[in-house]
Amino acid sequence: MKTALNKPKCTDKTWEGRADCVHCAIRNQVLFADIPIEELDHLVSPIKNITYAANAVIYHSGEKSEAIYTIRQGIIKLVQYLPNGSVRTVRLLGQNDIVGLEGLLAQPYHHTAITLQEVKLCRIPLDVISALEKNHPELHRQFMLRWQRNLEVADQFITEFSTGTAESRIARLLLSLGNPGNGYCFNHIGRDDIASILGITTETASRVMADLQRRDIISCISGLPCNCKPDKLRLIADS
Amino acid sequence: MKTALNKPKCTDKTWEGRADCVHCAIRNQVLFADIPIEELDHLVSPIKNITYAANAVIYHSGEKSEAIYTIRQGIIKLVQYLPNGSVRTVRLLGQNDIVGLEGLLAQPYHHTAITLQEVKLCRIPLDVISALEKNHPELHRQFMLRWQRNLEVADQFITEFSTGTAESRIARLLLSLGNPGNGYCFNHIGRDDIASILGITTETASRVMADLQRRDIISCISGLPCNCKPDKLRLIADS
DNA sequence: CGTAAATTTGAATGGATTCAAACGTGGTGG
DNA sequence: CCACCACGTTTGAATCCATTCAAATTTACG
Repeated sequence: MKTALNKPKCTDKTWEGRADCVHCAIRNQVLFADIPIEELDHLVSPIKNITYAANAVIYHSGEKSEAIYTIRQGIIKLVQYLPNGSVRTVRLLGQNDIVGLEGLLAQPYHHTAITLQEVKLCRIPLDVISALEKNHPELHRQFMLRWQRNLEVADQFITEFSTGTAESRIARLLLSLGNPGNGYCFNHIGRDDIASILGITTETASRVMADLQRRDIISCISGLPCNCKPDKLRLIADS
Repeated sequence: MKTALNKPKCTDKTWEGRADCVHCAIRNQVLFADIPIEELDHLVSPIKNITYAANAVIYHSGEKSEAIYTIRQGIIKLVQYLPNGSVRTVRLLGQNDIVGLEGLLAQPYHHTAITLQEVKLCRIPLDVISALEKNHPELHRQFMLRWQRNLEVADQFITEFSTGTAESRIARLLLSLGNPGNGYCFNHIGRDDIASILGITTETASRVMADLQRRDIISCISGLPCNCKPDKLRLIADS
């Protein structure tokens, strides 16, 4: 749950983490605009680079919004609580995604944002946005792109993660979590996380995962990313 | 499936349908800005007011986007087709909602948009938007509001329409379709529409609906809106 | 090393699906 | 005006799948 604050920012060319900022909405606009570097640095200085541990809460549902967050590394889940007390994960967001967009409309946060793994993100206070967008209306296009991206993830949750048998849903989730550049291997994910993403019970999630391992379709060694056979998963996903 | 084109536009003060435009993103911006009325009329003239019959297709998934649509009356469903051939409804949108927002980002439509009932809407070509947004960056805020609204509906589909028993889901759907100002009465909806919204089969949708009528929780007479007991539906929804 | 947490497994139950058939209703043509 | 067809809806029975509740097992961590 503990968090660490880092000094380096995206305007600092010597910062090694800067490569991750290539797709950042703010930086793209900022660097492409003709703002004097001093002013820029001044504007961006309230932006904090933060590292969260796994299972850390970034903000709570209903809380007054004071910042938006761009994810530099790791995966964040947005969860909502139902009237009957159960929780449902409505979105998984990763690198270059923005969480807390509703803050741009001065609305309280609609979800509770929780990290799945260790997560590095940039916290951008809403006043920084207001200041920037005055002189840079092009920034809006970036926000629309991220909003659209959020919508697409939501659609994925409906069509892929809430439709079909538990086995199909899990196969689709694992493929979606997997790294295409590395045989679709994916990081360990808790059984109750799987359950709240797919709208099934923890026991069912466990049964299916255990079964996939027995059938040698996935293989997980503690601590390491899980390997899988993507073609077999694809077959199960589309059945 | 046939459609009718109407001449009247939101800049025409004598048009009786104009009252519906009070919340229109375009008109709000337009009327609050200091554009000469001639220029305004010229800009808005490509906007067509269209009436679609029930079950009419407004656009297809994958199609190049050329317009966005604001709904003046009626309900539209956005559906996606899964690899295995089945369809899933991912959104229901109604009055003052915008469909086809992805067009603003020059992306092809991501869904097929189909009317549930007779629908009246305004078709706004994308060039009209480009022309307007040049001088009126405030328009972006309106788009963000509609984007956010789309997201909230998507979240509703995940938490309310894809979670719990078939009976709970149907109760939540009927309450959501109902008119709060009129005892939550709702218009007739096909059993397979219910099925594709809730991710259940047509037979299950029919069974539950028939059962609710037998238990006198809803009562539907052909052609007329259905009456219901909202408190009993609420009880079922939250169980 | 020992305890708490996460995962796995079992058996019984309940709910949704599948496939099939029957029913009702609106519309068309004889 | 009636017969008939098409389509949406309803119902039944068997099967399948996920849930529930309980217990055993493994893993993580102080």
